[in-house]
Amino acid sequence: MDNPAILEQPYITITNIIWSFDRETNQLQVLLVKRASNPYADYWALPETFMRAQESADEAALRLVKEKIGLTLSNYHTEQLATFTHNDRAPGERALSLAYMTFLPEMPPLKAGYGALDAHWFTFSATEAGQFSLTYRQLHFLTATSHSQHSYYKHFEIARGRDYLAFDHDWILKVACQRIKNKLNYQPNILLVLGHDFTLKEARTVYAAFFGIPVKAIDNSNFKKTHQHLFKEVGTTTRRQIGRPAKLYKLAQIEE
Amino acid sequence: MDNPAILEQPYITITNIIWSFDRETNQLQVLLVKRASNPYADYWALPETFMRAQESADEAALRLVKEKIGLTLSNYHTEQLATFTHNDRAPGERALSLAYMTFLPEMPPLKAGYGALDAHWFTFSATEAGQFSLTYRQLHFLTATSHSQHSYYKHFEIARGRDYLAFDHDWILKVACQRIKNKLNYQPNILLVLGHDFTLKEARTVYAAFFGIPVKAIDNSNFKKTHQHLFKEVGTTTRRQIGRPAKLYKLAQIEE
DNA sequence: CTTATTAAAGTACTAATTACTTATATTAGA
DNA sequence: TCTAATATAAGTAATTAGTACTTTAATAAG
Repeated sequence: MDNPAILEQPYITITNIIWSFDRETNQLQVLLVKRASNPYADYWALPETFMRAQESADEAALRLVKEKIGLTLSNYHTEQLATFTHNDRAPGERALSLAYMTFLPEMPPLKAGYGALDAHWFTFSATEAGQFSLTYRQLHFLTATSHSQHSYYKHFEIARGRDYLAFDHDWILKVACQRIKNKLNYQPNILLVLGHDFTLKEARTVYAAFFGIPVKAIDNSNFKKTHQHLFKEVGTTTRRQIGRPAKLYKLAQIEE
Repeated sequence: MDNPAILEQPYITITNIIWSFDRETNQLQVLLVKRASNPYADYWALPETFMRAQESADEAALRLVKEKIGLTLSNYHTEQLATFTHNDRAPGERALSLAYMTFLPEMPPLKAGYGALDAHWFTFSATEAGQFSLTYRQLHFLTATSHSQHSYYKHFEIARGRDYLAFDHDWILKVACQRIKNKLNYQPNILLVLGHDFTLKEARTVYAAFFGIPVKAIDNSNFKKTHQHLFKEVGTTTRRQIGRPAKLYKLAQIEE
């Protein structure tokens, strides 16, 4: 094998797209951190870390999750997305990025962690054309002016196409979207953001988010017929709410 | 970002699964090299190289192709497969492997290249269960014994499950098979081994190889109906052969 | 007990897939 | 040149899967 002196050994970065689901708003969430240092200081970015000597990339990706949300979670699923290697993807340095995705079964509070000024869940929404946006709502309570006793939402919007995200992270997210959409009909691991089991409506909500259409646009009965082979009935929801209780399903995991 | 001293910077290896198609035997081919040095000296392996400072991984993968087959080819397609990072995948050292696949439109003669004692095209065949084997036929002409003026085939067979391939290359190949099979119904780039255009029968031959079934088991008429949206008619074959001439198709490339 | 609500279950229609048959374009040989 | 053999295109009927829509069932609230 050719073994040239490797003059500039690149940084090996693990980038993890951490997905979750907000059960109050029924919206998909992506974890972003505000970078503390250069390059791209103050930019929102996907969580990243350097790989350590004794760990595999998968372990490093999980370490990122633990760092941001603590060790309380036991139930998560991580899979590899792709590796990004273009030599101009980081300014002034050579950095490979091994990108992963983690699907969290809940939406825990966040810690900024090392190298980050801030960390937040951003609401993910896609358009029918395959574009997406990430929005972070910060609630502000005003004091005694015209908006007194009201609240308003301050929106930070990160749209693909503008370079609001650090590095090539908008591109990485686009690849992630495409991968998830492609797998929706044979291995919809994204549904793990719903936890161990889920109702068909919850599943349709996630699907609709990626197609950029309202949940209503996916018929429940037909969705069941076409996706039943992917799901396994595990009971009925015990949530006390108006209307007939929904059945619960889990993923009938397909081996890769 | 946390930046611990990276004590043991791992080797960054590019591994390329180079596919082609033998038009004489109508069989899929995979390029393997016999390793010259440790680890795994004398073992058959997928072609590998170290990434260089100024190139991206994609470029390194293409460099491997050029090294094995020369610069004569202009028409090839390379895509990323996955990255393999387990810390025990190479004995006594830490080596990441960024795995790629290249689909060559012909089956050119090979050069061993740096670090290799030998290089050969191995015939790929899969079973219905998803297993596969790689076989290399070396033609021997005997001299004046009982087999005089006859030839026989000496088979070197590399079966998955036995560790005949270096490193985790049998596993990498298994991942490759699965990926190709998954994409067969929406982005069958593997058909690029057939060149710019191909007949439906040739396409069915490639599909059949991955399903481990005979070509006859795939009905031409039905195959056309179900895959027509992936292909674009580009004319009729000019090859002089018995029977009605087949139409030629090319891939109607779907953007990823 | 009734109504509103939610989701499951069913139904009729349409599109896609499958198994099979027929038609067509070519070469080889009488 | 005519016929047989061959290879592939093209067509057909039956089945299966997918879609739009309707009905039934289970629950909470009043």
